[in-house]
Amino acid sequence: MRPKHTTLTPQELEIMKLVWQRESATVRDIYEALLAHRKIAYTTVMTMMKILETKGYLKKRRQDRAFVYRPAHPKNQVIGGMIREFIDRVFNGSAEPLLVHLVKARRIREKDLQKIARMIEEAE
Amino acid sequence: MRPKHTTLTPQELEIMKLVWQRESATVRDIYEALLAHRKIAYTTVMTMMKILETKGYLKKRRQDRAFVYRPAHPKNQVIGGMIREFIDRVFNGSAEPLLVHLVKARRIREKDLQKIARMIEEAE
DNA sequence: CTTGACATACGAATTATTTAGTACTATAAA
DNA sequence: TTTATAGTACTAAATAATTCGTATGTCAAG
Repeated sequence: MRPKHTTLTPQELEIMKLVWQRESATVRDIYEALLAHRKIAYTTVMTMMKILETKGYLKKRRQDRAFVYRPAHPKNQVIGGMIREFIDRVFNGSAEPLLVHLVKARRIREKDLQKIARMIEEAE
Repeated sequence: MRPKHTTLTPQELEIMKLVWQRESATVRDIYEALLAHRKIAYTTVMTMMKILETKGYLKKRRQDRAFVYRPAHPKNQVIGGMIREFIDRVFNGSAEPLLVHLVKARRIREKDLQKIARMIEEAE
């Protein structure tokens, strides 16, 4: 069976976004980036990154004294999993209602929709 | 300021879906519906529905001995809030990347995209 | 009237998530 | 060599989410 597909919690995601941006990062890098937005302790970040490692989202390598972390999976893949989980949970697995919602609520304009439709056409 | 926009937790959502389906429901109604899928205690359902009431998602009225619950807000509105929260959290607020993802991952086919594009055109 | 069925109220245990403190180690500067 | 610094390991507290037990009340059947 599949590894139970744990999806990223909000704080985990926040950190993963920063690591993906950087391609690789130390605890200190992420700590400083987070600190720019809110009060947080260094060890908190360390704990989270350790959790992300045990969950299989990050890989670490020691470099000098500190660990350097890298994403274990590409962003697209992980985000894709989160979208799938959301659609399962909220729409019982079908994506159309989500799309309809996006458009009706003007979160996406008709123009963009067609732009993407064209994009797909051309890609095929 | 706005009421802090608490979004529905997974279990809360599961219950709300059932209430929306029914338009109104007792704890027993929901308990039985949930029980069909998994083991759960009557009082667990009661607690959850009480929470949903204090959070403002359900309204209750006593009818005979039991409470009858009704949705306090239409499904579309609440689901809309969840979508917004998801897009904020995962895509920093912009919906386009989500759409692109849906299409690239074939969660939505080009045909449906255009169907919806037409739908919008006609509606305007 | 007593009892069983069914409801709510209240309290609390369990698990998941988030946060951070303290102890210890190694390097580099003084 | 002593000491300050920057790192990890380990532990645990705080909060949020989920679950359910026990006490209690009310109604209806016997």
